[in-house]
Amino acid sequence: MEGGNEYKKGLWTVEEDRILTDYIRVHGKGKWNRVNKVTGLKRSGKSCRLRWMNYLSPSVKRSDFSEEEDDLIIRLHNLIGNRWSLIAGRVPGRTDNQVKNHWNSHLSKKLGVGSKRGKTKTKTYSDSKRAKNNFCIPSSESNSELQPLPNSDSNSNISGDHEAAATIDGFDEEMMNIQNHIGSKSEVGFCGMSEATMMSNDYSFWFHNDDLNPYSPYLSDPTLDDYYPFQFDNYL
DNA sequence: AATGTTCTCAACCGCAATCTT
DNA sequence: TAAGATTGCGGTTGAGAACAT
Repeated sequence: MEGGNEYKKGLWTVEEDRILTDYIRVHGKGKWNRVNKVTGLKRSGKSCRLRWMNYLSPSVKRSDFSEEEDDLIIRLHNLIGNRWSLIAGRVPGRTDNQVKNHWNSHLSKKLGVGSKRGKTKTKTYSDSKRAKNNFCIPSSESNSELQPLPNSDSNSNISGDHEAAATIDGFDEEMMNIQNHIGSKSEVGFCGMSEATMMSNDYSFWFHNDDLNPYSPYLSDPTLDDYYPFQFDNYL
């Protein structure tokens, strides 16, 4: 039970981060609502989970987004829209929140998609703000927990070679080609997925990196590539 | 230098799905 | 099976740094 005003809100301090990190080191992830009971931390379980998942976890990449990442996000967004968690699952080391923020503050403008919150201004964000205010900066930039997408997986046709992938400019045309190609499969929807599957939470189709996929173990379950290896990842 | 504006990002909120008892 | 607890998601907000005047 998470009562109303017994929990602190707002930015996390270095000390709070340390407490949460220590807790997870001992007890592991999950059971977020136990954190405040065990540690006395005045944060809700929800807040603890968010802090860990989006910031403290060593698998979270803190560096600026690369051109390749931008490209990947744009393609995925074209495919599936604002499914930030799904998109993040395809961008190693990035969280749904990061992807969402990056899209809203950079990519949507880059693509000329209207933003409801003002005009473009290029700025590289640093941790200076947090440092200045004694809020936490991750102790490590390490991504040691990260594993690359299994591009070399023989079952997968994911192309790590972006040269082989579609260009952004040609995306629409190529999407038409895909849809024309699979259109003859009248019983299936986009990318060979049934409407039911697309609208369901069976996300196993979308992931390869099991570390980033809380829903399904790709090693044992079929992936999208197993069904339509050429129709999806060639365009990522 | 002071003040106002813009922008980015972390964090919150509400809701739905899933899990546990 | 039902009800409560927990988790996860996408939309949104607000603090404060960066920039403009």
